[in-house]
Amino acid sequence: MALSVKYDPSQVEDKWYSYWLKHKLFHSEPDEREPYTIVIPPPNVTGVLHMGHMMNNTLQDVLVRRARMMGKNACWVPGTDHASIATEAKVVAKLKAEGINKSDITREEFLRHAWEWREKHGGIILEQLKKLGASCDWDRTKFTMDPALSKAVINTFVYFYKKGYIYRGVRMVNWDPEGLTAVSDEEVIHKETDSKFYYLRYKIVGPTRTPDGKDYIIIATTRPETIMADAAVCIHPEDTRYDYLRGQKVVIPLINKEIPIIEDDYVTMDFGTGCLKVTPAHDINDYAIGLRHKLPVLDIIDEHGHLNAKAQILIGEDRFVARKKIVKMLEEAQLLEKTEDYKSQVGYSERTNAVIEPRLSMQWFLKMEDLSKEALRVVEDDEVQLIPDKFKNTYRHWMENVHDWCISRQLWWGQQIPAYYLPDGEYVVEASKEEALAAAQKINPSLKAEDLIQDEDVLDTWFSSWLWPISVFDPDKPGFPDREPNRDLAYYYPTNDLITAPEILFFWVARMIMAGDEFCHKIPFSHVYLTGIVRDKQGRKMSKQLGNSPDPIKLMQEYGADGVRLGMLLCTSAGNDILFDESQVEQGRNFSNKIWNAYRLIQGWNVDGQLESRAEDKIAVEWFAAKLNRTLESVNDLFDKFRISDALMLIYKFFWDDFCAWYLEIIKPAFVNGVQSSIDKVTYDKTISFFDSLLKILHPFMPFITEELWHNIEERKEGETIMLEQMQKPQPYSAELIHSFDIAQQAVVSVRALRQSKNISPKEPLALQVKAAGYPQSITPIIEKMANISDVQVIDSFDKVSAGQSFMVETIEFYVPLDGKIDVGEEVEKIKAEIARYEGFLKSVSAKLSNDKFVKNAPAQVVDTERKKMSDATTKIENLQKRLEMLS
RNA sequence: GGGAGCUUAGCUCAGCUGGUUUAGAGCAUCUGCCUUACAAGCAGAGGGUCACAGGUUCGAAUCCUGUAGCUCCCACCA
Repeated sequence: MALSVKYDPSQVEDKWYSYWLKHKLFHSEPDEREPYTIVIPPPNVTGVLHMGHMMNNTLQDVLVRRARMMGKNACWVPGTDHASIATEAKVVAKLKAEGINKSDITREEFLRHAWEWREKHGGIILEQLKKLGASCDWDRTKFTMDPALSKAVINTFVYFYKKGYIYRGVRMVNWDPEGLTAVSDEEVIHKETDSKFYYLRYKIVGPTRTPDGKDYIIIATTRPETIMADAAVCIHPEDTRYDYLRGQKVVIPLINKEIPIIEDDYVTMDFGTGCLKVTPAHDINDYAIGLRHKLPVLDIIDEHGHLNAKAQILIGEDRFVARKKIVKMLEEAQLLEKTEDYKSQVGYSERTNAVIEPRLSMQWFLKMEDLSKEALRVVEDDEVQLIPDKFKNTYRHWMENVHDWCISRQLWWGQQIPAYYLPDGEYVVEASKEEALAAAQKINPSLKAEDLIQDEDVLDTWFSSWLWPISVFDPDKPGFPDREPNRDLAYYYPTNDLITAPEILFFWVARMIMAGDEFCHKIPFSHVYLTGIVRDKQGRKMSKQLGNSPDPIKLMQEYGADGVRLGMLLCTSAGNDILFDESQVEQGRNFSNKIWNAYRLIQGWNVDGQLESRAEDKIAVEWFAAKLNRTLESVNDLFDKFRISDALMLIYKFFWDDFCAWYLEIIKPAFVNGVQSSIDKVTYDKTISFFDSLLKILHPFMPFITEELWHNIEERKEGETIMLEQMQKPQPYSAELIHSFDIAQQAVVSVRALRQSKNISPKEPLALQVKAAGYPQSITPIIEKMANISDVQVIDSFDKVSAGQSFMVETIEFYVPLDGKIDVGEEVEKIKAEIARYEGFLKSVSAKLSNDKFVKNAPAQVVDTERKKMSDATTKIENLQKRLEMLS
């Protein structure tokens, strides 16, 4: 069968993916082997594959495929996250486009639409992962809102409630007026925003006047639209400038409401005017001051961010419109002293980008204090290893300053909080309505089911994702620390490695550790590999708005999934951002093609069983075997350190340079008089076995092309796959052998460079002389073949020759006679320059060695190396000088 | 404002507890080649005061201090 000149991924990829699926090769069941488990960071069910997913999932697939080939029972559990805010927003938008308002339909109707939407669009991202070659156990696909997983969430809530960790309280929360929900501190992004500082006049009640005789004080604010909710004006207790104000009252501009002057050292004296308006309902700090001073709380902004009736003026206006209008009103009333430009940090909602409004509302919280202690310890003690470990600092900082977790969200899409209100406002928390009724009846026996009203809110999405490594295996476990784990959980948990993004280290990773510790008494994974953010060439984050993210599916169509995987991996070091550029993917495609053509070369050979191996073939085989073992060893080491891209680069060079450029070029049968000669069977079989080893090493990175070629090199039975082949274990090898081959390579490169500089065709055979001292004679056939040398003469000393060129490899001297092809003057200059270079080097080395302190203080080994350097350099200089004499 | 990290070739990055020739790789560049596997290729070459300034040391890209620039995280200065 003739193979095409270029590798065509489209002919191969779908074929093998369906083959893997058909034979259930990704599926795992507990058995006697050691498990290797990864749970996918569940992408949003609404999501579409982007470059970040590509990166993240390629890494996971590499680890899983490699574990499988290392003899482990590998299981990669896929699934999606219900992503309450993001999904609800999409469904709301879709309904709106159909003319339906969320507020006009019931919760049940809305959820029906949402589920319908999920059925239709929910699987897209998982289907896209298949194109990438992801070897997930699709039979285990989970969704965070699967009934069983939702049950786990409810049980967890009930468990922590009964443990006393969950409480309900009025809190100042970050309110998203567009999403109409509270969001956690972590979902608020502070951005420097241009705003204005307004200096307002608050009239003093009574006869008191300022030292310069004015009847008003000046207060600076960025939010003039909230003055109607002011409860006091605050000065610092030690601020003598305002002594006259103590115990006085001032009047809120426009609405003429009297409020007291209070004193609190929260106020910074040298900021603004030193007078702070206190608005407990609309500022987190003011709320705290209000609590200290028992100030009334007046909430004048509604859930949409509009002023309500309590504001008295500008009722119904949006907060930003109101700001503009009130400034105008203040100006007209001559109550605006001045305006300054000001840059301040404003909080924005991560999901909707709306300006966050601090708002008092009733929310559910989970106490974090106790949970976070153990989660911090396991990371400190490296029971969970963060890769790279620089994230330990950030992690510690967060865990030491952890706030209680606001777990309620004012949405419908998600797990509804299992709190049931009694008519009198009391509530019970139970896993089901039946249990809730029973509990309620203990309080009031006359209650009926219809008297109970369930809390409207749902739980934060992370409140389900933090159970993920447990609930995908045993959804009955969360909430029941003492219950026996089921078979899957007992076998697969704890998982091994988690691959995720640093930005969700706290949202997700820390909390999974907490849940794992609480319910399984074991931490859920031992390594957390944190990937960087995929950015474009200019370093900008890839985003839909910028349109700078390539479509991964198109990329895979153009360059092949293997090519894209390689392109991503080549530039990935843990924790560093990835500057993505299509040229990297091109490199990946080119490499696929190289592998393809290497195979084309081998499979085109005629094998002759009678033929003896040539000398160079034998050396090449021995050398490559040694190099293979060394590579296997290094690759193992790099994987242990999670240096995936280094491992890949090593393999890349091993294949391209060592295998193709050297090994294959050496053993390649000659082409004589238009006829391809044959290869001996021993060398051929060895070559096939090397190629087989290479395919296996490459398979975790490039699953498709390696499967294709693995089926080409031998007839395979239906269901057989390279995926389940065992990775070779490195054997001891001769470093000496590799070293002498290295000398041959350097000699060859020198001769080739000489040809290039002297314009001598590679086809023209040359002679080569080498001095016996230090020359490993076994490499002669390699040099002859690869440098096109007619005859390597090993001699004791060079004759005086008229013209030729010499070079050294280490301290071994080589000489190429080049009668009439060389300019003696030029050669002399060259040698002189080289002598000068070595002399400079010698000088620096001898400076070191003549320094007593160095000889005394440096370790003996280092001194020895320096001595060796000196003697080598001296030898080289001597050799060069002799050459010089011969030439003159 | 606090904390962490980064700055090495045109680009992306290695360089682990200071000593392995006068700093490496891949890509890109340049030169010569369409040589019966591959021009998505082959052969060869060039390219760096290791951000800057001090210090410690026999010895610094590597350790310390400061400066500049960049990035990220945290934070309520109205």
